This record gives sequence, C-alpha cells and structure tokens, in this order.
Amino acid sequence: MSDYKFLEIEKKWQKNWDESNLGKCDLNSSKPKFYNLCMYPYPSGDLHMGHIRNYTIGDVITRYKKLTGHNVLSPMGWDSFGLPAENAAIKTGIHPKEFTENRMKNMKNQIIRLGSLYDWDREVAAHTEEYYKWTQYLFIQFFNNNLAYKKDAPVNWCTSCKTVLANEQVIEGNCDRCDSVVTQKNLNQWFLKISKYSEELLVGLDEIGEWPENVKAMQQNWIGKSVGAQFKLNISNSDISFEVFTTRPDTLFGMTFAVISPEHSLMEEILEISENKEEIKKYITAAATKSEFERMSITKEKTGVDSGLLVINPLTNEKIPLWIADYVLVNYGTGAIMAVPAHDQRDYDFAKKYNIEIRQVISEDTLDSGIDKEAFIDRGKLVNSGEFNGLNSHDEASSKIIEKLVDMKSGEGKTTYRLRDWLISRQRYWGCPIPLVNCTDCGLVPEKLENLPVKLPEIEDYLNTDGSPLSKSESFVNTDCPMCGNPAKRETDTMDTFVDSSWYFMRYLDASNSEIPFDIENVNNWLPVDQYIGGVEHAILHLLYSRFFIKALRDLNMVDINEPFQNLFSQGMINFEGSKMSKSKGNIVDPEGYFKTHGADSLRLYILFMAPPSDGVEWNDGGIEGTRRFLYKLWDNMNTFSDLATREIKNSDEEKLEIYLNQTIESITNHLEKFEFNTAVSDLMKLNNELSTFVKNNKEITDEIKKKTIQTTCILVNPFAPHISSELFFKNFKSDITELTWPEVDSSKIENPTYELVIQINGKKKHATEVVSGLEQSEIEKICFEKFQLSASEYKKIIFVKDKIINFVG
RNA sequence: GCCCGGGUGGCGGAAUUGGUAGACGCGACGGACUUAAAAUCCGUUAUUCGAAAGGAUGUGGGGGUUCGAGUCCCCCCCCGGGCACCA
Repeated sequence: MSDYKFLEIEKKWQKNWDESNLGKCDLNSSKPKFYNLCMYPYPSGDLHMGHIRNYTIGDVITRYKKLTGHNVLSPMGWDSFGLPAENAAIKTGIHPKEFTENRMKNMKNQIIRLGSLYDWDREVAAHTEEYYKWTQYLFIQFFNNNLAYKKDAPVNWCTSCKTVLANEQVIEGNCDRCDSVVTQKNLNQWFLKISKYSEELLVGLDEIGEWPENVKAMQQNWIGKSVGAQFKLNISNSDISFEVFTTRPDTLFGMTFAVISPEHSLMEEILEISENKEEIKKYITAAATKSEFERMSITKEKTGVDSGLLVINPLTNEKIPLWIADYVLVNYGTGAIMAVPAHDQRDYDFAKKYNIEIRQVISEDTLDSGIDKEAFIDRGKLVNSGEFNGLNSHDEASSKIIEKLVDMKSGEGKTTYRLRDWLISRQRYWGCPIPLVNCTDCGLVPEKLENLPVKLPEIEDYLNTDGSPLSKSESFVNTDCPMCGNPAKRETDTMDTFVDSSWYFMRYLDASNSEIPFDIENVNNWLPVDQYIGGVEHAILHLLYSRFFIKALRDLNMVDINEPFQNLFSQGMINFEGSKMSKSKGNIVDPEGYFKTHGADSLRLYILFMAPPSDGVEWNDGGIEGTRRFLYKLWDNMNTFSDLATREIKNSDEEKLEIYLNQTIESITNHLEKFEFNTAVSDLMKLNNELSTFVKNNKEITDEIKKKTIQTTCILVNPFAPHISSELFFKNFKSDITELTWPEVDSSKIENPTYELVIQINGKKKHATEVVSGLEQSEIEKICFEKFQLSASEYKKIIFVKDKIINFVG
C-alpha cells in the first residue's frame, strides 16, 4: 500500500518554494529572458476551473522554461476594479475596497495552493492608488496628444437602474441585472482614438508571432476593413449635399434611390425643405425609441419614409428619390448610402416593399443572374452602364468608375473600418477616476501630474440614480483649475476596466516604482511578452485594446515596440452541465475540494489530460481518479526502483528501458513545445506503466540505469506535477530538482532494435511479425516468402516502406 | 448570411510526410485478495458472423485519387464559436 501523502508533500514544497524565492525574477540576469504571462484575473473570490486550467498551463511553461535555462518572468496581479464589488456594496454596505481585497486574499491562497510559481514581489492590483495613479498618468498623456477626447454619443441606458451599461451587460436588449429594457441615450462621453490605428492593428496581425488563427480572424472581423468609394450626392433644387460610401462603385448605374439614416446630422436641414415634414418627424421619433436590439433583430422588415426630395446621380445626372430609413446605420461609413436594389439584398428588400425601380447593371451568361427573386451579387459584366458596359465587375469596373468620379471631382476611392473609437467612460463608482477638470475659462484641463492620483472619494450611496456616483461627493467635484486656479469641477466618470488591463503587463516590470509607470529600458528588453496565456473570451477586446495601447505609447515615445504579445495561447472554456460555469446558474465546480481529496498535482494533471488545452471541454470529474492512481503508482514505482539491488552489467530489459526513456524525452519535449499537454501527460502514464513492468521482471539494476531512470522520470514529471517530483527527487538525491536542466535526447539510444513488420496483401493487413530494424526490401521479402509461404511470381508489384510495411499487390 | 473550428468505441480523447485506426485514461465486465466492502492487483472491452481458428464491416454521408485514405480532392449533412441591416 502506498504511503504517498500528497497533503504533507504539497504543503512542504509550497513553503520551500516561497522561502527559496523560486518564483522571483531578476530582470538583469544573463540568462535568456522569457516573459510568461497569464491574464490577471478579476478577483471574483474563488478560483474556478477556468483559472485552474489557465494557471496550470502557465506554470507548466514557467517550470519547463526554467529547466531549459531561461530567466523566466511570471508575475500575477488583479483586475480589481469593476462592477460586482460595487453591486455588493449597494446590497450589503461593505466597502468595495474591503470586499475586493478579501477576495484577492482568498484567491491568492488558492493560487499558491495549486503550486503555481509567481513573482509575488511584482503583484499589482488595478484598484490601488499606486496603480491607478499611473493609469491616470497615461490617460493624461493620451489626452495631451489627441488620443483621448470627449463627445456626445449614444449609449446603452437601463430605464430601471438609471445607468449606462457596457455592451457586454446588455443581454438580448435587456439589462443583465434587472432584465428591464435597454434604450439608447445620448451622453457626453470619453473616447480613446483606437480608430487611428485601424490599419496598423490589422496588418500587425500578419507580423505577430504564434497567435491562434481564430483569434486573428476575430480581430480582423472586428476591425472590418472595407474598400470602395465615397462620393457626393447633391439634393436637387437645394445646396444640400451629403457623402455616401459604397464597396460596389461598379453598380453605380443601378442606383435607383438613396437612403439616409434618421439620425444623420443633415436631418434638420432636410426636414426644412421637405414637404413631407410630419411623416418624417414621426419616423425619426419612432426610430429613436426603438432599442438597438429591436432595430437589429425584429422581423427584418425594413421601414422607411420618402423624403419627397430628389438626389442626382453624378454619372448620369438622373434624379432619384431620397428615402429615410433606419436600416442605414448612422455610425458606419457616412450614414447614407446609394441604393442599388438589383445588386444588394437589403436594398432589394426595401425596393420591393416600397415599389421602387430595380435596375440590373451586372449580368453573367454562365450564371443565373436574374433578379426576379433576389438581388444578383455575384461577379459579371456591366450592362446598362453607358461607357462602362462590358467591363468586369467588381474590381475592373470599380476602379474605372472611381477614376471617373475623381475626374469629375465628385468622389474618390475610400477605405472604411468598422472599428469605432473606444468609449471608456462609465457612470460608476468602482473604477479609475478620469483625471480631468472642467474650467469655465480654460475648458477641459488635466490634473497636474504631481497631484495624481485623483483619489476615489468616500461616498455613502453607491447607486448611480442620477449621473455618476462620484458627483455625490462635493469635496471631490469642487476643485481648482490646474491652469488658472479658479474654482472648477472634476470629471465624475470612471474608466472602463479594460483601460486598467491595457498596460498592467508593463507595470509588472516596475511594480513598485513610484517615479514612473514603467521604465522604457525594461519594457524594450522584456516586451513583447514571449507567451501570453488566457481565455478565448478575451480574443477581441482586451487583446485589441492592449495592442492599441502599445502603438499609442510608442508614438508618445514611451516605449519602443510595436506589439505587446509575441505568442498567444487561448485555452478553451470549461463548461459544466452543458453551459458556461457561472454563479447565477449555480453550476460552479469548486476546485478547492479536489486539493483536499486528490491533491493539487492530481488536479493539475487531470485538467491537462482531459482534453487538448485549446478545446472547450465539459467538466466531468470521473477521470480525476486516473491521475490520482497515476501519482500513487509513480510514487510506489520510484520507491521500488530506489530499493532495487545492484548488479554490474545491464541486461536487455535495462537497454530497452534506456531506449524508452529517450523516446519519452523526445516525445514530451515535442508535446510541450506545441502545447499538447494532454498527450504529454499520456506519455508520462505510459512511462509509468513501463516502470511497473520493469520492476515486476527485475529485482536488480545497474546503478547507472537506476539513477538515470529516477532522475529522468522526476524531471519529466516536474512541470506537470511539481510537488511529487520535487519530493521524489529530493528523497533520492538529497538535492533540489530545480537545479537540474531539462534532459537531452541521446540519439544513439533511441531506435528500437526490432519492430513489428506489417504484411499487407492488396493493401489489407494480413500478417505481422517481429523483425530486426533496418532490413532492406530483399531481406524482408525473403522473410515473408519463407514465413508466410508467399511467392514473388503471384504478385505484380511489391511496395516496401522501410521499418514499417510491405504490401504485395496482385 | 459571412468568417473560424470540429464530427473517430459506452465516455474524454490518440494517430510525423498518406503506411498496423482506437494510444493513454475513465467507465463496464470477469478474476485475485478480504468475513465483507473499499482500496489495490491481473485480465477482457469498436461492431458483427463464428464453439474456435478465422472472416467481414468500421473514423458524419456520398463520390474520387492511390498499392494503401481518419489524413489529400469534389459535393452534401450536422455541431460549437465569432460577426452580423457594416452599404
């Protein structure tokens, strides 16, 4: 019976690592640097299985890279601003800071209990004054360089909570907290100018290191580049004109009407000259009160109203009607379009409904290019297009028509992006205050740097019934203008927590520096992060914002790099009972129980073993017994090996074992490099099974193979199950396993001396036999003829793959 | 609708360049130990025909290339994720 006492062992080594500072990183060491980063967590109170997966993967990399001679930086911190703490404060009265810090403390203990190594001297927490001082500092740099600005914008507004909501908090058009309808409301908001970097953020994806293709694709989608033309439409009998954007300038002759969004800035002027005023006003009001959700999803039935005005097609001078319709979005392109119903399905639907002419200008003989039932959007040749007839759509005709628009000075080629500026203001308490002051004389003025941080005020009531909670503190709001000294008022919004997390990976490098946010030399030396690991749910927002931050800071000469994260690994989500684990669904699996019943090493191995790390997986704890058994068996095997009697000369079992060890080193190393931890763990299990077989058949061993086996096994296990391997190694060699280096493959002892030859007849396996490795075709044939009574004359062709297979084809 | 993934035993999942499909683990079944159970150990476990030897079938479906296809090509179905009235 095994005497493997995982509780004692795990506690012992966690204490040992803490005392020996194993997780600490000296940035100036001469070893090659490796910045290994796990996404810092929101302190929700308890680790969940997603965290366990994240930090286990991270720790495997940390320990493996340390063993391969790297100077590993692996820090940890807290994304500690955010709504739940504030909601708890509203409910229970506990201060968000106290609430958050208690939860951080608990989670930190659990992380340590998992056995993950971090440099806790570099711990950061977004809600601390030492941290948000620098978030404010960076914001001011952005503001001073026109990368942060304030403007009116429509935001999600919960009618019941009376607050703005982030997009993520709007679930199918309703508030995720109270389920009330969310409407759009115009508020004066702060933005960061991420759109300035649209093109760079897009092309950067091609130059970046190893990122999952799907994450790159998601970012490409999100940035949403489209190439086309923009041109001017004049309203007939007026001096009003507006721009339209199209990706299909080749269809310009098919424009039979134009559409302008009801929120368009020209709407008042249009109203003035229109004879259809009342109907238009009604329509605008109706559109405004629809929620975003209603507008997008409803019946898909498009609505609109005829303005009664005509616009002029610049190429044909034809006058066509101008409609107002909310299927045209005000914040994409120019907020107005040329409508070509023959070649755009949305315009087609609209034209059918309102009986507007549909005029085909692209046609293709080899395809069904009819437009009776739907728009024809494929490629073809231009027809009904004057001098452009016969040209190919889309590219050839488009560029010719753009040339013409340029000649006529009414348009040009144009590229637009879906990516919009980043709205960062929140009417919330528990976030980083925006460090700007409103002065009636000087306008918006940043707080003086020496006065940072602008501290979050203490308030009684966290509810934001009317504007931001910060506005309730008079002593906070009323201040002096940093420029002229006259009485002025502070901004009362706080920042989106994604601002905090857009630069935390740089703060780790100078976590306790009270002079600067980070040292440019440290950043240039240590970034980009060599390996970033986190959940796929952050594929767009956090990763895109951080990339933007780096580019902006580079342009402010604060860093000298282009990308924050060289390689990214996105782990899949762990579901339970068919859906994402969440407190509200009550389907949480608590990892802490497994620490007690199975141990951290078992849990780590199991979470790695259950599926490829990038795949989503359904939690099922049946399998954890398997990794527990593996560890007990490993413990017993190592002890049995240790006790084997000595012999002088290796026997054939030992030679085989030696080869097996080398094969395992090779396989696990390859799997580690490719993040195939599930198969790496399976290799460890196979090795363990080999060891069991060996000790069953051998009571003696040479000292050389005994030592080699124990040492190699321990080190191969170490990144995955660090506690047991540290203990086993120490028991045997009285030294610390972390002083070893990762084993190299001995290429002279990796080939098996024999193999199982497969004999196929007409491609089907018929026989198999053990033969010596390296034999040539003629020798193999001879063996087959003798052993299986085959003869060459019966077959037309013989196919031979060395050391694998022979196929007799008849 | 568009863009990514993916479909292999009862289950999670393995399979360099096309070369023994089902590694490893879970579960199940049988056995050993035990008064008994748990734990542990040994064996069996894709389906199907057969008493057995052995045969046939088999990686979502259909076609193709090849001596040989889970892997490559064409068509289709289903599942997961992302985006979506983006002009």
